[in-house]
Amino acid sequence: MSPCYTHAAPRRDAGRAARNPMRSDALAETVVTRFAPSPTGFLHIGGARTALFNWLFARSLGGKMLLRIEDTDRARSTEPAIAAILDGLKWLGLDWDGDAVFQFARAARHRQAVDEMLASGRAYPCYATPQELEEMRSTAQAEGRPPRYDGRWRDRPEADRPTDRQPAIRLRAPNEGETVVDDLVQGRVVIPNKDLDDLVLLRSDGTPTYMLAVVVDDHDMGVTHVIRGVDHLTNAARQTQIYEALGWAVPKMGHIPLIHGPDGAKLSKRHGALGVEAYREMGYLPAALRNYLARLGWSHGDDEIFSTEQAIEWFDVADVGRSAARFDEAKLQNLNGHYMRATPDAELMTALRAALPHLPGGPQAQARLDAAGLWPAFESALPGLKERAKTLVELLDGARFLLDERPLSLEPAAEQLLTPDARALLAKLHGRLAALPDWTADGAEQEVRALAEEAGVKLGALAQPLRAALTGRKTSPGIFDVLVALGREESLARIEDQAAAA
RNA sequence: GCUCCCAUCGUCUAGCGGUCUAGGACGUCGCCCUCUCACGGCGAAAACAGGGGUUCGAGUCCCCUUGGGAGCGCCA
Repeated sequence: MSPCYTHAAPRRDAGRAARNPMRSDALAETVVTRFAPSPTGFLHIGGARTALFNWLFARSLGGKMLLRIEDTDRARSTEPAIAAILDGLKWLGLDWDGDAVFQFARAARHRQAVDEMLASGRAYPCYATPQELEEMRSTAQAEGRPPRYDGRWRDRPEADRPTDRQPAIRLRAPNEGETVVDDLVQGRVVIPNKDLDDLVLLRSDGTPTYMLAVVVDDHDMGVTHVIRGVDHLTNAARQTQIYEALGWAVPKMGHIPLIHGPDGAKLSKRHGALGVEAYREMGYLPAALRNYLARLGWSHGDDEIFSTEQAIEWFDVADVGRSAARFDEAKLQNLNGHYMRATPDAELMTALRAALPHLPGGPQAQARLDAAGLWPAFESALPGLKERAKTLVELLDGARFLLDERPLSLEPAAEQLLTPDARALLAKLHGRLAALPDWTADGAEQEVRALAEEAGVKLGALAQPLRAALTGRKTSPGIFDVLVALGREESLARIEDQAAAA
């Protein structure tokens, strides 16, 4: 361990040191990270980013990322939550090495570690009742002291131990000095030991606490790097004490900043603390979300859009910033738009089919597409559609003209386009288009332009009414592409629906 | 209350003592392109929280203030 760093410098050194070696020499023990969500809800967007960073870090160093489900809170852990988390990770494209470890199943091992500490005197039984603890807290609060356990059973002789109840087991934490966390992201963080009390390792019912379980599991799983949210920073100090009591090496730790809502406040359900599945439902592409999340708090110079491969190549925890970032959906949308446009049609089509069951109105759209055999039409319209959509939801919305059946209901704005003059023009256009030998965008364009010229109107004066007739809206992909996607018969029929009777 | 962390345009950020009259991206506002909407192109407005130091020189280092955040459970 380096003795004393300045604040800023060590982060980079730590990152560098961790970065290169592995490919070459022995210094390079394989990096093992882990993502350890507690299954009390869906995969939160912040958790997803934590998973991403762990994943990028491990992959960038040729290491492994493990998955551990922290299900020791039996009351709040649920099967659906576990499923949602695994599903969320898979959707985001984050895979893990080996099988997921379930923490609760390891309770016996956790107890065994406590026995060791009991035997070495690094832990002791505490018989304080919940009421006593509550009193301790309230009097401490009243006297303006931090609410902490006062250590009343720390040095009590065995003879004093009551026999009518089971004790909790507490760590005999050092009273003096300080505990140092050499954090990969936060730098050197020093916590005075007097502010850390004797935490509970084993509850009086014999079940292990989170603090204990995390240490034992990380150790047993061979975790070399713990990357998690800063909300665990104080825990890092407490856990360090447990590692020391157990005589184990402390893994490297990196505490990444939290994500805040758009208003700068803590992320909550009201503003953006959504599960990743919500982003799937909003029509975001996993690759875009990955890119966005990676860019939130981490940077590689001015690079904004990069592939996952590049992120893996570039990622370094040392480059993760220390301040919290706000979640900006407008930027995510823009980024997603980039990905939509950049995704080859066939691939986008696959992505859409996969997402359809999750999109609002998706199942119905799917049914209609299947029933009416409209998939080819959809594919034909896709290039024009994806250009205009920031999300798959918008893509689907843009394709509504394909799904809708005659007679079309017109939006008010479209209705306004269809003036008597316009309808008369449409009637003429109908005749011309009907006479077209081949139904192509170029052929249609020629006819439309020619008619506009003959009528002495600008192209828009004809194209817009045509759009209204064809799509029921005033905006759509290029109108000649729409004509092609709809096909001759349907197009002509829709035009006739709106044309002035001859 | 106590402990710890953070602080560059509205937002995400570049910046690791001189190249900063502070760069990029999103968003916003103009203009161009144009059959609409997008895309794209060009351009504009927009930031080093405040105050003290250190230094020949500070956005960059130190301290204080202010403002945010996190943690302080027999929850995880």
